[in-house]
Amino acid sequence: MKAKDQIKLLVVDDHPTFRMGLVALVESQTDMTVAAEAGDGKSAMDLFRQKKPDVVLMDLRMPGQGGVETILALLKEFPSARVIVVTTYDLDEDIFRAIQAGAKSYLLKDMPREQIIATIRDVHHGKHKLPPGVLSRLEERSRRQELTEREMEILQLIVKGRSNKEISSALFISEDTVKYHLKTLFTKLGVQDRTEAAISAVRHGIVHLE
Amino acid sequence: MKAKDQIKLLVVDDHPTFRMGLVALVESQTDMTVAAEAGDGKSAMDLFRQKKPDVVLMDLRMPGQGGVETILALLKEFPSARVIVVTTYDLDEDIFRAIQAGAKSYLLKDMPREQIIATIRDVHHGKHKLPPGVLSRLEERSRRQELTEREMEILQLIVKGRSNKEISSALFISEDTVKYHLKTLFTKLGVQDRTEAAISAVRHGIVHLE
DNA sequence: CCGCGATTCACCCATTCGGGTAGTTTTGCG
DNA sequence: CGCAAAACTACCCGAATGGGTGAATCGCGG
Repeated sequence: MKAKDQIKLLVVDDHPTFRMGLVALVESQTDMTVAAEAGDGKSAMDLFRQKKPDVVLMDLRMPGQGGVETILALLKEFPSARVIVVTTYDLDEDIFRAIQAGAKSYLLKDMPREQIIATIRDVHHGKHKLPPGVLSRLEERSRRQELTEREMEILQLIVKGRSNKEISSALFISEDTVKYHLKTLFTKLGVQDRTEAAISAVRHGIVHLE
Repeated sequence: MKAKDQIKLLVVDDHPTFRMGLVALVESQTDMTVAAEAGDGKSAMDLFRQKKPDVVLMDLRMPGQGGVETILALLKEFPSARVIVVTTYDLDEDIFRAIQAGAKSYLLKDMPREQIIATIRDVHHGKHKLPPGVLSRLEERSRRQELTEREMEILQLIVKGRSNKEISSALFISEDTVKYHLKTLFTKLGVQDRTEAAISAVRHGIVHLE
C-alpha cells in the first residue's frame, strides 16, 4: 500500500501507555499511520497545523486545556478536521458536549480494537456512526432538560456538600432563592433530594469530582 | 541479552488497547518480555499456572472476578507471586485493599512509562516501593477508621439516595437505629451530613457508582 | 465470666429540608 | 418596545434530618 493512501492520524492523550497502545494498534494496520502524538491540547493544536492529519483521536480529560475546548479551537481553525473522541468515561454529559463541539464519533477506551479501527476508517470516509451503547447514553442525555448557569453553580455546591445557608452566602442570594433553584433542579434531574441530586450529577458527568 | 535473563510478565487488563500499550512498553525494553496476556481474572489464573511469570501487571476493575479477588486467589496458590497493580482509579480504598491482598506495588495508568518500567524491575528484584502520590493516599486511608459491615450497608444505601425510613425498612431495623449508625458514620468519614457522606464514599472508592 | 465493640431501640429537640404559592426584578431576544 | 425566561425573594408548613442521652442485647476474645 502506498504511503499517500494511508490515513494520517494525530493521537492526543495524556496517558503515555494508552497512547502507546493506540499507536501500536494503528500501526498494525496497513492503511493507516500515526503522524504525530500529543499529551495535551496545546501541543495537539501545534501538531495539527504541522502535520494536517486526516483524523484526530482525542481524549477528553487532559491537564490544562480539556478535550472539548481543544475540539472547539481545532474546528474553528480547521472546520474540516475530523475528530474521534476516545475516552475512559462513558458519561452522558461528556459525550453530549463532545458531539456538540463537533466530534464525529465517540469511542470508549475499553472497546475492542476492531471497533476503534473500523470507526477510524468510517470517519475518514465521512461517516460518523456512533456505537449503540454510546448512542443510547446520548439519547438519555437529550431527554434530560438543560440546566441554567445558576442551577449548575448550585449543583456544584451541592456536590461539595454545602448546606442551603452556605450556598446562599456563597452566591450572595437568599436561602429562599437557593431552595427555589433546588426545586427546579430536582425536577429536571428527576430526583427527590440533594443527595440524589449530587450522586446523579456525578454519575452523569454534569459535575466532576476532585 | 539472553532470554533466560529476561523478566517474564503476565499482563492482566480488560482494556484491549491499554493492554496493547503495556505490551509494547515492556517489549521495548531488552530485559523484559510479556509471556502472556489476560482480559479477566479467571484466564489470568490459568495463564499464570502455564507460564509461571516473574511479575504480574494487574488491573483492578475487571468484569467477572475483580482484581483484588484475583490477587487473593493467586497468592493463595502461588505465595511467591509478585503482583503490581496498574489501574486507572487512584481511589484510597482500592489501593488499600490491593496492598492488603498482597500486591507489591500500585501504579496508576497515567504514570510515565519510565516509572512503570522502573517499578517492574524493582519488584522483580524484591523491592516494593510505592510511588509518593500513591503512598500519601494510602496513608490517608489508614488514618480513616474502619467501617463496620452494617455501616457499609447503610453507606451504600445512602449513595443510592435512600431516606432513613427506606433504609430502615430495607434492613429490617428501626429508623432510630439507622440514625445511630449515621452518627458514627459521619464522624468516621469526617462529614456533616448524608450528602457529604455519599460524595466522600464515592470519592474514596468506599462505594462504587454504577 | 467479664468486658468490649457492635447492634439495636427509644425519646427529645432544634435545625434543615422540600413543597406549595405568590410576587417582583432582571435579562435577553425578536 | 414588549414578551418570555430566568433569577430572586418571601411566607407557611409538614416531613426529614442530625445531635444528645440512655439503655438493652449479642457475640467474641481474654
